[in-house]
Amino acid sequence: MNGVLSEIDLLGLLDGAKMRPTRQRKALAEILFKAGHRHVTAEELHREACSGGIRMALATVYNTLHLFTRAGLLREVTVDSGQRYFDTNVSHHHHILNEQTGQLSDIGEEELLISGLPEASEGMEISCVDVVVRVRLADKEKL
Amino acid sequence: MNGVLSEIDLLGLLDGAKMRPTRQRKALAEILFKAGHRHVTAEELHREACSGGIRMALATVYNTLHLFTRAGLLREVTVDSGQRYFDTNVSHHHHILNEQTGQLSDIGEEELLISGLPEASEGMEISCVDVVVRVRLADKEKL
DNA sequence: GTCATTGCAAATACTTTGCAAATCA
DNA sequence: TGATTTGCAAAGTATTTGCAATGAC
Repeated sequence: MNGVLSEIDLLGLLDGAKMRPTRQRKALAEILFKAGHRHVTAEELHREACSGGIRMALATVYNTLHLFTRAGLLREVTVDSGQRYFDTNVSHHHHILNEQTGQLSDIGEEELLISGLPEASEGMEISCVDVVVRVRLADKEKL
Repeated sequence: MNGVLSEIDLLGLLDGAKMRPTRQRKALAEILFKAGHRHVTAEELHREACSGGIRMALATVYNTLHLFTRAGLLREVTVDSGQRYFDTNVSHHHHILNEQTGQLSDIGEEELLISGLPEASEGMEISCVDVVVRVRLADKEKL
C-alpha cells in the first residue's frame, strides 16, 4: 500500500528520532506521514488532530513540529511572512505556491536548472538555494 | 551625488503616490530612499527613525511601509516566516540571505537563468519566480 | 520510584485595525 | 468648516517559553 505506514513504522520513526512515543506524537506522526508528502501549518495540523478526536494544545503541535524538524523528519519551508509551513518531503526541492489558497506543491530539485549563481563571499558558503514559483488565477480580463 | 535625493525629490515621491507629505512620511522616505537600495524590517526602520530624533509609533512605520508598497515604491520580500522585509529595489530580482545576520542583498534578475520551470496548470498563471540563496559562515571544522 | 521529558497555560513577538485628532481645500 | 486622511493605542494573530504534571524505564 503506497505511502501507508503501519503502527510499527510510526514507533520506529519516533524511536529513531529518540522521542518518546506519546499519544500526541503518535497521532501527529500518523497524520503527517501516513499518506505521501504533505505541507502543513501548525493550525491545519491541529485542526486535523482535533477532528480525529485527539485533544491537544496548539502549542504542543508547534513543539512537536519543531522536534520533528530538528530530527530531520520535517523541513520548514519559507513562502509566507505570516505563517510557517512544514514539509514532509525533506529532500532538497523547490515549491509552487498558489497565492490565493496558500496551497503548496513540490518541484523536484532535478527539474530546475539554475545557472549564474554568485560565488559565496569569502568565508561564507551557500547552505541552500530555494525557488518559489508563485501562481494565481489567470486574469481572464487581460486586454 | 550618487543616490542622494533632495527635499524636492522626496516631496515629488510622496506627491506622485498621492500621499500627504507628513513629517513621519518624509522622515521615513528620506531614510529609505536617500542612499541607494535598502532592505529593511519595520523594527529596524523604526529604530533608525527614533535614533534620528523622529518620534513615531511602530504601527505608523508598518502603515507607511504598506502604503509605500501599494504605491509601488517598495516591494515586500519573503525570506523569513517571522518577519516582513521591504526592499527599495522594486524591479524584479532575487536575493541572497545571510542566515546568521538576516542581512539581505540583491541578485539581478538577469544574472540567474532558470530552466525547466513547470507550466502553470489550467486557468493559472505564474505571477513571479523568487530565488533565495541562503548563505552562512563556512564551516572551518569540516572533516 | 525516579527523574528526564512532556504538554500546555501564559507570555512574547509581530502585525493590523479602529477611531480620535489633525490636515487640507 | 467639513470631508478626508493620518497616527497611534489597543486588539488580533502566530509562535515560544517555563514549569507542573507525566510516564518510560
